[in-house]
Amino acid sequence: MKAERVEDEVQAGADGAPAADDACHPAKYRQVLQAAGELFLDQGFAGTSMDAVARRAGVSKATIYAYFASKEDLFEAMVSHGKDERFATLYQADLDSLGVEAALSRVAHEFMAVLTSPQSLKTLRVIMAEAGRRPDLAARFYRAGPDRVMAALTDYLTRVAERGELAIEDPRIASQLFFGMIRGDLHLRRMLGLADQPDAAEVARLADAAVAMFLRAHRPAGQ
Amino acid sequence: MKAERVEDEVQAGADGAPAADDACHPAKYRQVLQAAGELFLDQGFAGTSMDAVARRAGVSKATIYAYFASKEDLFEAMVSHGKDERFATLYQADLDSLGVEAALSRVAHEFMAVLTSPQSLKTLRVIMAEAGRRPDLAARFYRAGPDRVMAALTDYLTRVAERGELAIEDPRIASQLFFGMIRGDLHLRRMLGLADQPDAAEVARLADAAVAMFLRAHRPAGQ
DNA sequence: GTCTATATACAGATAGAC
DNA sequence: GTCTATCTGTATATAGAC
Repeated sequence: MKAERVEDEVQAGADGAPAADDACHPAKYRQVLQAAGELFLDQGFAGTSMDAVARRAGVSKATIYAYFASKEDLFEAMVSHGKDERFATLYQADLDSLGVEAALSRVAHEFMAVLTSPQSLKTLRVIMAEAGRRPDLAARFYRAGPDRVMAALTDYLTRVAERGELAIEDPRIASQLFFGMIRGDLHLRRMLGLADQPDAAEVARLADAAVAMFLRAHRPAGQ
Repeated sequence: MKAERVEDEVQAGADGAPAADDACHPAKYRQVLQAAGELFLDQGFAGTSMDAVARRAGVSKATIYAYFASKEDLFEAMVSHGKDERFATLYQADLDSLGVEAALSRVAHEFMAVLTSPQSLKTLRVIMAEAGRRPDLAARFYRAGPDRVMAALTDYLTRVAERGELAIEDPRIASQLFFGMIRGDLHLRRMLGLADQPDAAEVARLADAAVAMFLRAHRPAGQ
C-alpha cells in the first residue's frame, strides 16, 4: 500500500503536501484524509465544506489546518492519497506469456473492471470537474493511469505485430481504439450514473466483443 | 421545487447567438440564462453563486428569483436551454444514400467534432459532476444525445447487415464499440483538459482509423 | 419586473488556551 | 496537536419600495 516512487517525487514537489505513507502519520491525519476523500468525491470540491470534513473525521477544523494549509491542499493530498494501484496490475502484467486472445481478453476485462468501479468513477468525475482549475492534477492522473496502461498495450501490440501474430499498422492508434471500445458506452452511462451495477454479464459481453472485433480487424493476411 | 415555466423547447446551440424562440422571453430572462450557462459550465453548480450570475447578467438577484424559484431550478433550466441540435445532424442524417464507408466516415467525423467541442465538454463535465445529485438530468441528457445517435447507427447497421454489405452479428454491440472507438482516448484527454485544441488532423486520423478497423472487422465472408 | 437593502446561515481560516 | 470560540466574508433567499 505504499506510494510508488514516481508519485513520491510528484508529491515532494507539491507545496508542503505530506507524503502518502499512511503508517508514519498520526491517526487524526488519516481520519481527515479519509473523510476528505468520502466528501470531495461525492460532493465535489466547492460542494464540500471544511466543517463537514472536520465533522466526519471527528476532529476540529483547527486540526485539519494543522496538517493542511488550505482547502486546496487538502484536496490535492486527497487525490494523491486515493491513487490506487489497480492500474498497476494492468501495465505490469506479463502479457507475452499468454496467447494474443488471452492477453487482450485479460487486459479488456481488468481495465473494464477498474474503470467501472465506483471509486474510479467518482475520482474521474471530480478530476474532470476540476480540470479547468487544476490542470496539473488532471495531467498527473492521466499519466499515472490511462497513459501508462495504454503505453503498455502499445508496446505489447508492437511486439505482437513484429512476431506476425497480428497485422497492426500503427500500434499506438490500435491501442487507443482498443481502449476506446473497452471504455465505450457502458463507461459513459456509468459516469452519468445511469447504470447502477457493473453487471458482470454485460461487462464480459462487451469485453469479449471488443476483443473479437479487434482480432478480426487485425487478422494477419494469411489467415 | 420545480418551476412551472416551460423551457424544454430545444434551442439553437451557437454560443452567443440567441435562438428565435428566445424572443418570447424578456431580455433579462435571456441574460440570466446565458450568464448562468457561462458560470455553471465553468465553475460547476456549487462553485457558482447567484451573486455572480446576477453580476454577469447585469441584473439584481431579485430579478433572477422572479424567474427561477431556486438555484437548482436555474441550473436545470440552463442545462435544458443549452441542449443544442448538433446531435440532430447525426441521427437525422440520411445514411442509406451513401456507401457504407462514406456513411460511417461521416458519422465518425461529425460525432467526434461534436464531442470534442468546448461546449459539449463543459456540459458533459458538469452533468457528470452533478449526476449523483440530479440523476434525472443526466438521464435526460443521455437519451437526448448519445442514446439517440447510437440508436440511429444501430438501425443503420441492421439494414446494412440485412443487405449483406457488412457481417454484423449484433448491431447494438457493434454500434457501442464503434462509438467507443470514436470517443476514445482523445475525448478522455479533452475531458481532462489535457489536449487544448481539437487538432483537426488527429481527429481525422482517429476517425479514419476507427472506420477502417470497423470495416475490416465486419467484412462480409466473400471478400 | 426590477431594484436596494437585508435576514439568516454558513463558508474558510485563525487565535489562544491547554 | 488539539480543542473551543471567533473573525470576516459570502452564500441563498426574501422584503418592500417603485
